[in-house]
Amino acid sequence: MNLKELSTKLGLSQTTVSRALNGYPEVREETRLKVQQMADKYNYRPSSQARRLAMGRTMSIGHVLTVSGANEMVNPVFADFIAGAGEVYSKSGYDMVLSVVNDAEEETHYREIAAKKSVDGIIVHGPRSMDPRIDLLRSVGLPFAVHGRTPGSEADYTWLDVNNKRAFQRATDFLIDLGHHRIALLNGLSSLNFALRRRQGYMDALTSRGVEYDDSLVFFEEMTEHYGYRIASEQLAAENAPTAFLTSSILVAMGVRRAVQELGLVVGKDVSILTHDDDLSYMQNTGEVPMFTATRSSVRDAGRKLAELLIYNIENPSDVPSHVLWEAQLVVGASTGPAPLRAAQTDYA
Amino acid sequence: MNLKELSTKLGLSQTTVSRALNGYPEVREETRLKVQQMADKYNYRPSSQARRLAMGRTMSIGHVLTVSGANEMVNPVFADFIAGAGEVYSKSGYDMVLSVVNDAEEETHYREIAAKKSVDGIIVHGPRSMDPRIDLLRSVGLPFAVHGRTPGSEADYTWLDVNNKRAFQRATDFLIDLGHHRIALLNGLSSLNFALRRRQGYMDALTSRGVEYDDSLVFFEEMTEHYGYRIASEQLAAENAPTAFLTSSILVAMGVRRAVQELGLVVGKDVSILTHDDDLSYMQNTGEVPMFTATRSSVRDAGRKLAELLIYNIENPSDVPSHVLWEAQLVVGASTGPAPLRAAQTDYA
DNA sequence: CTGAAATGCCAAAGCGCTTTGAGATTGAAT
DNA sequence: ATTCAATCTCAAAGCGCTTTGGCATTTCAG
Repeated sequence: MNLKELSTKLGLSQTTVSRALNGYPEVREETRLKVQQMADKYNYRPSSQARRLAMGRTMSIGHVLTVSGANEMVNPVFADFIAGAGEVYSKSGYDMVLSVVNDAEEETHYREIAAKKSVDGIIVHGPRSMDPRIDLLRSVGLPFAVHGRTPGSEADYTWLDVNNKRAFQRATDFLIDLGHHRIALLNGLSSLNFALRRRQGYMDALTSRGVEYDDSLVFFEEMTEHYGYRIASEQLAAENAPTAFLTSSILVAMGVRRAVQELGLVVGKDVSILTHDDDLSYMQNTGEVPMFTATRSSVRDAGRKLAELLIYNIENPSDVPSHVLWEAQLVVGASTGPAPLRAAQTDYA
Repeated sequence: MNLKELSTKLGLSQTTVSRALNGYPEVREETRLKVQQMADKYNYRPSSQARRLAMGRTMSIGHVLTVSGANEMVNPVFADFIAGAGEVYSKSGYDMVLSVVNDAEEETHYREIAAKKSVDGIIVHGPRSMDPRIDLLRSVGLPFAVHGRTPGSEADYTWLDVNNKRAFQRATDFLIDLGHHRIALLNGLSSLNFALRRRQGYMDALTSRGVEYDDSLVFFEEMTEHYGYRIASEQLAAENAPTAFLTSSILVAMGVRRAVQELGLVVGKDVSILTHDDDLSYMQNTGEVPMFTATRSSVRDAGRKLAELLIYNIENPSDVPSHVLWEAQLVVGASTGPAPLRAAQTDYA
């Protein structure tokens, strides 16, 4: 059933039927009702393709899932973000179009999207320091919103970010308060801007508390379980081992915990773990006492909020961009405790 | 730049330019080259909306991410599946359009998609026993492919599944061989068809080996880390505790491990864990000795393969549906070992 | 009762592409 | 020179919708 058929069936013009269905005021309520009924009866839906072409808007928003590196990692955080954003799109009548590209082809792909104009806006994930995508999108005039941010032109585009620096500073402070001085930082890839901010927070805390910064305790890798396990195993076997681990994702923290437990040590006693927690639905770190002490910020909520911001930008193109900075909660769980004496002695020898 | 502008710039008709660009034989090679160059120069891309309307094909494929239950879980497996499928779509020129709906609205949403005809095909995730979506899609004639399968009209549609029954039968057998008799099964939600097949495999193994089936050892829940932890904690504290846990996902297995270790027991010695492993990129269960003994089958590969099958179906509508059944690998890792005597004694007392 | 404003509806243009059916040109065969 | 097929190109129709501009008809103030 298309518009033409529907309107002849009603004995009305396409114009009137279209207007009735789309809630325009030029049509009598009585007529609108009749149209609506007939439309329901035949389960009529306007073809989205035709609609898009006619309106010049696609009513869809692009997300690009970048699979990174040789082993083509796909970040589980992405799923929860998407879920949040998708919820909002459904409510607002937008479609989400997702493309998967290898990181090598990422820039080309963005250029392609921009040229095809097949979406009304786009969400940029995982901004790097000096991210070419941002300039690219701005130059072609495609609305976009960034999950995270990257220094430079921050003020000119819409973004939502967690205050990563502050979160990791507080986390580090918390560990120092407990007497930890050798704190390993298991960060995400250094190409990602948030990883740099997190390290900055970590360093700031160390500095302001007079704790020595040791470069050999800081790692930047893809945030897998295995990464946590491997580094923790190595570090705990080394001389002058760290007494605490600060990790960038709950998966990494799980890996650390595995290593700790495998060595017969007790988490929260012999070794403390503090992690950032994206509040992923399948890895809830909750309960009366959460398993990990964590800086928590829901990536699902971030998806929702950022989707709203982008839609707002699309529908109000002349408005100024918004900037949202969320503070992470510091949640105390079972994975942290006072630094064992052994370590304190070693440090103050 | 649109087709009209490009063709006047070239002094050719739109027809010729379109044909040149789309590789039709009616245009001289020399002309085609000129057209191609001009198109490149102005970075021309045909508008996908116009193209879709004209061709009657959307060149896009729908996926529906169903968030389930009150806490709106989103399965991490989804991300890897999507990544696999998306790769294929990119190569084949299709877009993926993803919608996120609550499970209560799922059926309505499928109906909506079918009516709007905004995709050329759709992938059905997580089929239930007696899934209404399948009949719905068939009745409206929208091509689809199912990840998993559901009994009944299996033969009539394209699906790709892991031989879940066989995998869990082998897994159970493996544990029985090691002397385990009290094996807890931490399954996924019973509404999902694969969970039933897995239980069947588990039961078949028990039966054929003369091991008593104990209903109180079988659980059906959303496959979270916390689920594994909670059940394992309870079970290990109970009298006549299981000596082995068979879990439906690596996340659940991690939860079980946490519980085991928290009780001061050793995984692979005091308690064995065997899990299904979807080979998720951020939770690799690999290495010389993988951390878990597992039935492994890559969900990423499944995404790739199923996308190919669906595209084939779309482009060859008269062909018969394909059915692909993959066997899971049984990979021996560090999480299994002979049943401890304690248990054997208890059982054979 | 009249003129203006508001209301309710319509025909037709246009969104940017693909595709049909036909015309023009070329080259080879008669 | 004439015919025919093959090759290249084009104008125009159509995909299914929204939207513009206008035409009747009704309503209402003066």
